[in-house]
Amino acid sequence: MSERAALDPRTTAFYDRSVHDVALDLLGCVVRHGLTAGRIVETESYHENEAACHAHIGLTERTRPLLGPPGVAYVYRSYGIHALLNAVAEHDGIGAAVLIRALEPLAGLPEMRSRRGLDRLEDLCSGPGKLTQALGIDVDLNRSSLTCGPIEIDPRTTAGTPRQIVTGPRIGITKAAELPWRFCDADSAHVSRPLPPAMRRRAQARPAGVASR
DNA sequence: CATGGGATTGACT
DNA sequence: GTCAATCCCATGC
Repeated sequence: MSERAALDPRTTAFYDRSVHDVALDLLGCVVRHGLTAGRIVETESYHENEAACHAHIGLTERTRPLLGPPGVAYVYRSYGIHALLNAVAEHDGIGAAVLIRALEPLAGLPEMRSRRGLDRLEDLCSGPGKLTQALGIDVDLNRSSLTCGPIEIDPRTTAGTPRQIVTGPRIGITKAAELPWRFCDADSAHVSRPLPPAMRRRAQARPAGVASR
């Protein structure tokens, strides 16, 4: 049962791999910013070879961080309102990133509640725009290092490792919507959208591994 | 330089 | 279920 030692998300080597592997391995890891921290329970992967990825159009001022070295934050403004946090992955020169879509709040709950203006734990970080607001992450942190801070990502603990991971189509996109590149901790109450009931049943029925759809 | 479209959220019917 | 808010950036005239 010798399991290969997991890569550490505090090293660039962690991000210098297939964006899908990075998306899966980020589940259970802990994002920290200032006093706040949360456990990643939902991710999506984006790659320049498909149309939903910003880097699909090639190198522009906006996509420069995506095409740059791995282990860097790509933070952009969505719908003019929200900041969305991504971890840049794959080799320098390849545009790929993991969107952090939801966290289980762990630390700095008063700050999170104050920034969100909401009390319920499930309302604090259960969406890509919500979690950046809760953690105080804005677009000024675009291009900042994830291995040196100010945003840090800690390895998952044994207890924090998802028991069951469920995959499905990505949320809120119109292009390349058929690709099953959304990854969720099946047991978490903090995902951005509830998993389809049929999928939940199937996920629970399975002993281990990744359920599809 | 004008325009249109979002990797969303919260309020409302 | 529908819909507006609001800004960045890519595209096209």
